[in-house]
Amino acid sequence: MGRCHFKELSIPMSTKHRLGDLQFAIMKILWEKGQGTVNNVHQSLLSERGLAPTTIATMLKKMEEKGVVAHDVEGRQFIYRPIVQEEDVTRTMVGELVDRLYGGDALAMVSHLLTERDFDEKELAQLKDMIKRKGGEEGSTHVR
Amino acid sequence: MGRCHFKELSIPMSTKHRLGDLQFAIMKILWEKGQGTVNNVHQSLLSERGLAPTTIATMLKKMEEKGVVAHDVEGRQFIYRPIVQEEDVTRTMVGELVDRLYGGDALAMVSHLLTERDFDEKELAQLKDMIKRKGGEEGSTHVR
DNA sequence: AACAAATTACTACTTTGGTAGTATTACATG
DNA sequence: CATGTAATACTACCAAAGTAGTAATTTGTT
Repeated sequence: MGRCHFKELSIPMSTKHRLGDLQFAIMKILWEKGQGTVNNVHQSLLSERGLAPTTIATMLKKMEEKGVVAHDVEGRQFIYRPIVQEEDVTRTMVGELVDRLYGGDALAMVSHLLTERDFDEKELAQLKDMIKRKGGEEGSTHVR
Repeated sequence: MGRCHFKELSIPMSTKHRLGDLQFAIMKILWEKGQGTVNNVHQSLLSERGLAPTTIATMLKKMEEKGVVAHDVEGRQFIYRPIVQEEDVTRTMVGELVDRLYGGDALAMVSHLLTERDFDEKELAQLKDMIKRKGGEEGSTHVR
């Protein structure tokens, strides 16, 4: 039905994976549902944020300019969908924080988490399990 | 002594613990050296960033308004010193990311780190050790 | 055809972080 | 005591994120 309106502006890749707070909240909804109209997003965020619908519309427009979402037209409304992947955004944002805070030392970040947040025994066991699993298949999987 | 405990307030508890990239870089120098003049900071950052001295001065001024640094006057120059603690800033920034990305689930963050970054055998062993130490009593050491 | 409701477009303003030129002040030294 | 210089103060941008009012448009319904 709708025609695709994806804009092809040359925007650096790195910027696309750095999202503000509201932008990230909007993306979470789009990732979860696969797509959504301004109204869908607005309704989903209304309880937590109480923003005007036009705020969401404006934000989505800016996000499209930035290249993180695109939209199709269906009838009179825009159906927005995510362009960037959740994993990419997550990886970038975590990576940047690790770089900034610990000079890229991910182990230091884990150590921080371990001492700063309180994990219970069950979680600790889960963690041990993860590490054990990781130990076996060292460097094998995960090609990007 | 009770550690600061305002966890999840909808309104950010302290904007003082959220720093931009340059601000954090400046703070790192002040934390490391204990204090510093505009010139000290400028020199320390010159190689990586190549900024004008006035840029550093302006930033430091803004940071003082924000309450993250303070200064004493010595002769004709300002000696800046950190007001906020590195651990507080780190904890806040990590905490906010964990909240945003994983809804506060620190274990999920660790899991991400574990699968996304490649730890070698030695690091995995270190990790196992940390977890083992954590299992017994609380308040153990933060290994870096 | 006309109107009401829904939806997007346009515009505008605020804050924060970043960057730096120019003006001013004060000090050290000749 | 004049003056060059080193330091801060002041001012002025820019960009990105956030917020939202108002205008314009589309469309479904009488």
